[in-house]
Amino acid sequence: MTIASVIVDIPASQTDRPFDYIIPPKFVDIVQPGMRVVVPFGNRLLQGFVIEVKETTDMPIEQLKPIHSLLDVVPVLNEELLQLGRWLTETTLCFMVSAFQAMLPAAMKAKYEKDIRLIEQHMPLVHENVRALFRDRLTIPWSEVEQTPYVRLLQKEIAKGHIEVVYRVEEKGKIKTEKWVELCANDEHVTHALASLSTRAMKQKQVLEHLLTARALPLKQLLSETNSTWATVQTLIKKQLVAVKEKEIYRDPYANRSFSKTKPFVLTDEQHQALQAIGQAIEQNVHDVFLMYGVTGSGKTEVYMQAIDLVLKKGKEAIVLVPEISLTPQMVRRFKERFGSKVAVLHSGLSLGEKYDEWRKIQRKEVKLVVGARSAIFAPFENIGIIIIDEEHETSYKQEESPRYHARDVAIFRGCYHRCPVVLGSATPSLESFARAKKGVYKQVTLTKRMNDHALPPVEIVDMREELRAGNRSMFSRLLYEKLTERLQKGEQSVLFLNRRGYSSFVMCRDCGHVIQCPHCDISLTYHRVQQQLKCHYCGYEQRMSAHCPACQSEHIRFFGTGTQKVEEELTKLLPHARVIRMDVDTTSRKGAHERLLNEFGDGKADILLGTQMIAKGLDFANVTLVGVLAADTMLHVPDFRAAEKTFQLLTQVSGRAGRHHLPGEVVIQTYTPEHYSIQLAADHHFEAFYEREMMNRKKHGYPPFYYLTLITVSHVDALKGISIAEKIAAHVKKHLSAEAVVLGPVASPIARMNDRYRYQCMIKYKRETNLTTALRAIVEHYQRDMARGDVTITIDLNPYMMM
DNA sequence: AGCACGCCGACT
DNA sequence: GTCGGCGTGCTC
Repeated sequence: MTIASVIVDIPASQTDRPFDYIIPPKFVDIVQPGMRVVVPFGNRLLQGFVIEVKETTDMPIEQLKPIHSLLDVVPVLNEELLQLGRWLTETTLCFMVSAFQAMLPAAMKAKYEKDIRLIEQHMPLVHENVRALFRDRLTIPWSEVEQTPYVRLLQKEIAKGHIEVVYRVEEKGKIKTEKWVELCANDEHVTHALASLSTRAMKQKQVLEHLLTARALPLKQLLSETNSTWATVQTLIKKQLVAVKEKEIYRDPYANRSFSKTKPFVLTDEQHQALQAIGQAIEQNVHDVFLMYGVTGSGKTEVYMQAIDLVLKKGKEAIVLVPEISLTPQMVRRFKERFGSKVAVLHSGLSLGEKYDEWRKIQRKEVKLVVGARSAIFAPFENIGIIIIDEEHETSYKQEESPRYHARDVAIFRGCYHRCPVVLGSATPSLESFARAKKGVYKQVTLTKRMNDHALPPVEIVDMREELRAGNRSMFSRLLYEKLTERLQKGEQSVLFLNRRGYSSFVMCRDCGHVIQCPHCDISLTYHRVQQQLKCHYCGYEQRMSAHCPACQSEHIRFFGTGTQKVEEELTKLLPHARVIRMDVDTTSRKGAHERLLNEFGDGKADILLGTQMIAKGLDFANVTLVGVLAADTMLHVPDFRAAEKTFQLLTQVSGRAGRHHLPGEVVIQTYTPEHYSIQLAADHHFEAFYEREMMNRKKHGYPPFYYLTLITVSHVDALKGISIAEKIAAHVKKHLSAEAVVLGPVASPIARMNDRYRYQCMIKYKRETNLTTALRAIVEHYQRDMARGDVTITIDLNPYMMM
């Protein structure tokens, strides 16, 4: 008897274990670990992952059910990915299904449907309303039934056995197909048929002649080229001369784009040395982590590409991760131009189906290289020669839902498995990585020179408090205004950066100081000018902007803060002739809008590019000579121990946008805290000084990289119950950890209420705790029931990046 | 996650 | 007496 161990698609701790199924004879020899199957579970059908095929089981064999059907012919998870899944489960405390699903495109996730079917011989027995509902059909989708008042009634009929419930398991995404027409008779036969065609059958003749030269054609193309219709083809099918076949096709978002091939550039000495170090690891098949620390504009991408070349020459594959936000068309183009059709691209801008298609290209070995955001780290390659993580310090590499993995950790797991190098590149490495490089855990390669040999742009810090004192109440300092005007005169371009996070426009009453808050979350609402609405960025709550203060009825109610819209307005007042392109969530939400706006800017159709986070990276325009940061310190005041690090990284990143080519650039940073070291040192382009300074802080306060952190967040509709559970959890954790571990809290979360739920958190600081995961698992299991009921949610984040 | 099973209150 | 509430346990 062959038996399959299956992980079923229910993310709950009770079902987070293998269930055994009999492999029916027709599937024996086909079923392999890593395949998706449909299995009966209780009285319904579920998707599951086969993790093992075996001959024995601990269960009484008669209690095993057979596998219902197969979803794959070839495993979707290979041996390595199955191992990686187990590792993810252990290191992030997630459920096994969640780990497996995270490694696959969303299109492959199961969709569960339920139909009810009237059993024909019981037709006369059922209630007349039910019969009316069915009318001339035998099955009805349950979704339709739910809309009727007959749910009760139908349930009774189901109980009586007059109606049965049929479960269906489907996939979210579909494989796209195209109809192709081909000749199915031999040429002689066709020629013969052609000759005997009626003289009136002109269309048939044309189609056949066309096919004799082309052999096979997409139906659409054939019809248009011969100006015939589907009827003609149908006649030919009846005559058994042609056949129509469904052919799988890919949805290609870059279909009507051509990329001219580029050749590798000549490397600088530094780049050459970096490539040599990495190349040696590639040649010798050894796993090493390289930290490529290179100033902005030092040509890290060129080194990546030449290293990838080495890997491809060995017949191996490569993964390149870039932060979602910098996965711009510019970046993609560079890779497409160098590697042509060998590249698959994976990013959030693609549709479900497009991502699925890119994934299948990888699985079928039709591409050798994938460039993508975080989840591309799970690309199902089997012979990886290098993994590159660009902008390694970016926090978007950490997934904020379960499985809460960090792509860097996954990369290192896969690098070990494939015995290949992992390259972490950044101009501002994370403290964690830089510390490891200093300790020699990672190998450091350094690029100190910019490719164009220009020095980094000079940075001027403007104290906005001074501006205020001098009577300038606008959000543009006199210096920035002056420099913007200058660029306009010279016909050069400027980039203005506004950090929207934590500085979105909130609404406050000038008389009583009342700030309009979300009724469900402890957070102020954000003003959206276009729709004249106030929105909550956490729960989606919306309300109309009111004309009076809800607290004191005053009419002096205004929005504060600086959204990009507001900046744009002020900018057009200040510089009426400047052509401005604004890039933020509002203007780039439509597909392709991002690229269109950038192209316009690149073509010189605007003088100023104004934007948020999304313009901080990857932009490379020759004519940009001024970068302005409107409010450098907005990030500094968030309750996060990485606030200074993030500020430093962002300022460095943004500054790097200026003077990338022949024209020299300069940077203006506006701030209310000019004395802060992260701003000062970013202006000096002094990463290492920042590193030393920040490490002292981290050491003093017991934060990474000196300590590990785990964050436990408890949320409950009832504040008292929430805190009480959080206290119990803290006590439990304390009891099971060593004396060296520090358990802080519980305290109210920085966002104390979200979606009408009160939130408390506990922070654990530790160096080495062998019992940690066991103790944490016990918590999840203990509260499983309450979590399932939705009373309480407990999230455990090992190595958190979001402290809220 | 669903769903069955089982035990108590309020209705035909 | 039965219908239906939701607490508890199980799903190979």
